[in-house]
Amino acid sequence: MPEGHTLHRLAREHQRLFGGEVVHAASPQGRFAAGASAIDGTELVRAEAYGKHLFHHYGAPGNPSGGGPLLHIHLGLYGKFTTGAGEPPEPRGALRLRLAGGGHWTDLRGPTACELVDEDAVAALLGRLGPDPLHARSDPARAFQKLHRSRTPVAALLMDQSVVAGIGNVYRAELLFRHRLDPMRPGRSVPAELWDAMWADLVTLMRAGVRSGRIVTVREEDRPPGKRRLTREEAVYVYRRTGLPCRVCGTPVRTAVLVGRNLFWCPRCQAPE
DNA sequence: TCTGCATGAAAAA
DNA sequence: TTTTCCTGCAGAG
Repeated sequence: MPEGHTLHRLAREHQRLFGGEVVHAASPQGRFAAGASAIDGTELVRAEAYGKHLFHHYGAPGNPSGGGPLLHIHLGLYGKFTTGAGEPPEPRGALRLRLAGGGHWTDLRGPTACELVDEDAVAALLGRLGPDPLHARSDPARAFQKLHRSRTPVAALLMDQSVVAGIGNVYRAELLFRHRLDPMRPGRSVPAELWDAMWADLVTLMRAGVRSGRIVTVREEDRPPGKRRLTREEAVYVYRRTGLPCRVCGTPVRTAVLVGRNLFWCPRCQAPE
């Protein structure tokens, strides 16, 4: 679930449900007990996301300038928020953090990071991130500078959060397919015009992901006719479709491990030049 | 019921 | 390059 669109969607949801509310915070599991205790009784001033990182700015009740605890969350591979209205269910299992306020609650389980940080740590963290397609002021040229200087395969560079922040394994594979790009092509061989087109495409795809809460990359013309709700498999071109026919040319989709992650591509549509 | 895998990334080696 | 974190789910049995 968690690529950049998921975190931006969560930031919006948390802002909408808890922004301006005094929250009750607890860590039933105990692993974030001190942090939850610091947050408990403060007001959520702002929730925001950068790449795959989520931040909550808290402050004293009624003080819109914040200055209170700063919460940093990274979901990693398994992390998940479950949200609801009214009375929250009895805490079960490993519940890292429960927030409640304004008639809503949200539970966080299995995150890689759930910690209180200071402004310096946030600045350092953000300094390591490349431009985020979901931020309006992000500069794709910054990412291109990195691509342009590297012999590393473009498929590896796209997963590097210091090149582009927020891309994960699904968007990576799908973006390469949509631009008919050989995953092993060196970053430096990607022309500027192609990168501009890929960036624009990413912005569109990820914004749609924020709205819908899922990743859909298959164009209308490549979808099964007369079908409304796409299954997960039908929503993508190549991701996890190993051995299945390419939606465009019918060639079986291939898979290989690249920098520790499964990569999926069509050997014909994305053939080396 | 059991097993392996997964949309991530840091740390260890 | 491998291990670790530590959860949920699909598919096998």
